[in-house]
Amino acid sequence: MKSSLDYRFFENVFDVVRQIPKGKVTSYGLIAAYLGSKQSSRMVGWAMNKAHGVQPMVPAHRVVNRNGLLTGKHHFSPPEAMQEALEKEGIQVIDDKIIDFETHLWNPSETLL
DNA sequence: ATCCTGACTTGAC
DNA sequence: GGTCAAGCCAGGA
Repeated sequence: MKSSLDYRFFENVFDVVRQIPKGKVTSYGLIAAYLGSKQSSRMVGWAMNKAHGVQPMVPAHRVVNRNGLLTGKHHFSPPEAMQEALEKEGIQVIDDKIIDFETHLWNPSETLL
């Protein structure tokens, strides 16, 4: 039986992502940095992969890479859903990239501390 | 136990 | 300023 402690990494990631305010976005690196290892940004994205079908639903569409590019949109179903969700929250997305990314950027290290 | 993969990031050329 | 390669942690085969 895998306890929460065994998946604390994923739970941490999910928890942070779920705390992302509507209309805001963040990057894998920031989440990873908040967890303690900015180098493990890959783990964050990988956790998102497992977040597919997890409840409560994880707003993975609010998580993009540090360039504000919707790198993970291809993992959505359909991929366009990610961009639509962002636009629905008031975020402009052109060519799979977020406009004014820094403006919508939400830093967990500064908000959650 | 070993090797490979993965929704990233940063540094170097 | 764009492209290539290396680093990183954790899980699956």
